[in-house]
Amino acid sequence: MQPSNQTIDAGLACITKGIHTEIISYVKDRLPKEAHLSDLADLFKLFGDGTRLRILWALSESEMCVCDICALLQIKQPAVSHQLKNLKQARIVKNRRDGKVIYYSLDDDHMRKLLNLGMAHIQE
Amino acid sequence: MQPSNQTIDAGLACITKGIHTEIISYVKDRLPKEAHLSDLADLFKLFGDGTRLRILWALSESEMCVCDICALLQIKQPAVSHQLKNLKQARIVKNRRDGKVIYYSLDDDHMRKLLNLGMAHIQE
DNA sequence: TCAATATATGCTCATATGATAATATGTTAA
DNA sequence: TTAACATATTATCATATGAGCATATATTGA
Repeated sequence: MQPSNQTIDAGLACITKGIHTEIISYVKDRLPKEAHLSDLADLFKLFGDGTRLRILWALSESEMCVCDICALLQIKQPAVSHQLKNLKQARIVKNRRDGKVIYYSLDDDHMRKLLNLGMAHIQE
Repeated sequence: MQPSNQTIDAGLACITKGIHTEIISYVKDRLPKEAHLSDLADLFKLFGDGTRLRILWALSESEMCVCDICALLQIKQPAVSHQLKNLKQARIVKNRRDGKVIYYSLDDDHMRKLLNLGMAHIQE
């Protein structure tokens, strides 16, 4: 098995010459599984949109119905429903129905921590 | 000043009728400033891409040069440089030059915490 | 100065994604 | 059952974004 077949051909001699091979193998051993990294990226992606982030922050303060969110954040109803659907699929929010009204809330306390940790960085 | 002028016209009577006005004003008082929410979304967005997340995780384990990252993650060099530029603009990574080689590392320990907190959620 | 090397950048293309409008679904009360 | 209402869904469109190619820049050593 040729080592050169395992690397991307980017025309980089530092790879061919095997510079920093110890570092590379060190880090490789510590990288999470591919599937986990992929799931984590998907999670962060959901936090990475202004509309969803506002909704999430709002829900982290209180359970709310869809039209509460519309009124609070000045976002049209279909847009809110859309994003709530995304968040629910990822199990970040949950909902309950009470008559015609559907109430949403955070499904996981981890989310609150993530929001706060991120904000701590922003505000420093 | 008419309250009805301050809300989006989404044809939702629950807004017009003023249902949950206390909740809305409660949450409104606790929402971070618009600019902070926007910055936070931008931060999470950077974590929300597989390529960048892998790079970030790798750098959280060790300082590495560009071609180390290419070799480790099997990503072409321009793609790596592109993402490193994004991450550097956001001050998430920093770099130092040593001759022809440029070494990147995390610029902020908060990032390590965010990565770990997110992964803790994924792996549960 | 010139060649080799490591990294950065500009451009283009394909894809992903969010907003909107229109409409559908489901629930309640008359 | 019908009207009113709260929410969901579908389709469409505009925009954002990441990858890759080609090329530019910067550094070192001959």
